[in-house]
Amino acid sequence: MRLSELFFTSLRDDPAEAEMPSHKLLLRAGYVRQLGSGIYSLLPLGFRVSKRVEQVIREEMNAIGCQELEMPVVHPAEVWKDSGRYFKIGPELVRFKDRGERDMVLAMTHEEVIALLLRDLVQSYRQLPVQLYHFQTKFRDEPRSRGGLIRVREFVMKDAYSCDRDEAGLDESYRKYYGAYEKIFKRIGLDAIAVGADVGIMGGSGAHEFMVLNEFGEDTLVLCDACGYAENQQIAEVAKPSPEAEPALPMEDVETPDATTIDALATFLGMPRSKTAKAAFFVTGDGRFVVAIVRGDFDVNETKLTNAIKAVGGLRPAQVDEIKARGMEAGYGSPLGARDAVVVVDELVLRSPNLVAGANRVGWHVKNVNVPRDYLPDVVAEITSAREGDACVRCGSPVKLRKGIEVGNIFKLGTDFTVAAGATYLDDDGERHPIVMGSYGIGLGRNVACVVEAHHDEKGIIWPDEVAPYAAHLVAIGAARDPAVRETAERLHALAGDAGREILYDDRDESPGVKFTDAELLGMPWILTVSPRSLAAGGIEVTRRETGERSTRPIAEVEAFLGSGAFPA
RNA sequence: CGGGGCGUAGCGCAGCCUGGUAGCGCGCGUGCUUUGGGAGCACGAAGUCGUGGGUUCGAAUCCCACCGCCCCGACCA
Repeated sequence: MRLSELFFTSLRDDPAEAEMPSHKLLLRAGYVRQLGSGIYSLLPLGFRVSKRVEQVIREEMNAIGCQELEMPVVHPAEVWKDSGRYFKIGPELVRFKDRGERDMVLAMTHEEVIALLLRDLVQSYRQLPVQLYHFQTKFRDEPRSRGGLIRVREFVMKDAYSCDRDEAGLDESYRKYYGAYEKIFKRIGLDAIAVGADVGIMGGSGAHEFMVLNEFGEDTLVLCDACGYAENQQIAEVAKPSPEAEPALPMEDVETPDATTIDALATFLGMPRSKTAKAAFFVTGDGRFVVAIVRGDFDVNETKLTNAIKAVGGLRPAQVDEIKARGMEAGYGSPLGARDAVVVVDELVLRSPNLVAGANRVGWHVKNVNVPRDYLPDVVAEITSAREGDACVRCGSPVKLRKGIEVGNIFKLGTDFTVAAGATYLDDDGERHPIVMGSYGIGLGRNVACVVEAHHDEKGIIWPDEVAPYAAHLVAIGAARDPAVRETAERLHALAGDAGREILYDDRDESPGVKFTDAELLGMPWILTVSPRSLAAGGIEVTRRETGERSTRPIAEVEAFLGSGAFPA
């Protein structure tokens, strides 16, 4: 591909809207262009990278016996109504009517369609297990897109579905995908770690998220270097401290002006935060009011809280007037005197004597509150988030917290979708059973961005060989005044094309500085420089982008490389 | 949706406070020179100042409304 003909332009300055290195570089190097919030075009270079990532995924899916198909982007809403998701999912599911006033949706994933296909096509246990996948555009009207390609609204995802006779079969399938994912991420140059994850609203019996560590990550991971424990903070558990036993003292009001936060309260009273109780107020999707109590030195974990009370439709923070209406006071809140509220208390609070809690009066707290002596919890559960340095539940070593980006997930779905769709099979004993499903997703664009996050320097992108849009970037210097340079460059370019290994060829009439700078920005793994100087030195200057190692190789060697793809050691 | 910021040429920005004929750098076009690290000179093209309304003799500038984008929080590949 001649750079003079490539539909691309490089930018000298960082676009103002970009924060993450991958976003800046993909924009500057002409790989992507933004159309709207969370909506991007992949330009020819970006499209080639995406296709290469796709091909790696395809190969590894095929290798575990997964069959590629393609399912529609637009679904009749009935499909989603029948599974119940039409009603469970909020505005991120785009709904519209077609010309016949029929309700339609833009697909976010394809569990429903798979279940319907299974219903129609699978009758017997002999047809199971089966693995299916496709690459398809998803649209999710996210509340907020961010980070360039990291969180977008429209994106191509590889989603795969395992279909098994029973849980044991699902476990077996799940292991295959787990292994395939490890290979995929390794091949495209990502250090992904699998962490245990929340199973979310669809239920299911287990899930892992494959995460790459990144400071811009949206998830927090709880990691233990000592034993390898790795979980999403949403579900991670730690060994909580054991409070010293104290006799329960009588409650006592204490005036605490302006102590609306735990920090202010602890400072004002001159006691550790661990001697206080924190109240957080939520409303569930179906309208229940929830007050969650944790010790002041911990934070409420909304995922755990959601699961503890099986909150339908999730949780949202409560409004001040909603809190007041239940007899409580924001900033000075506690279940003391609360009404019409589901009281959820962290188990550690139950073990911690004589805590300071809100008096539900502005400017006042109550000392020596003991549960359940002073108020009765509706639910006692473990509802706090793991903290940096807390003791690993498995080995007791201090855990660390890291930010991560989810590059893929695997999920034991179970039978919810197949039961809803009536997708059953007849077993060898003549019994009818629902098919057991798993789902396995990888977002293409996000992975491309994560590869850039992991492989770049101050000059630009450094593509791993496996996903580079072109294997090499051929730079001709001084071609205008030295016919030998032009001829050599043209010949190498043509030769690569003939061998089916197209390379990027900078044939532009630009200064050497511009060409080198662009070559480094665009990030092909090999940079081949042809110039009067290199020819005089006996050939082509070959630079490995990743290391900057540079050597002059005989032309024949470069020709061999363009044919085979690998330089002799 | 709450909070913060921003919308002026392809990109980065100034101008706005204190209204008076829209500017800078890069990029782009043409010509000449230059050619191993973002070249020089000359000439040139390019902007509904996000949109609509209002105030005013006059609005990029002041006021109102709306739209869009980015960042921080509630969601997920």
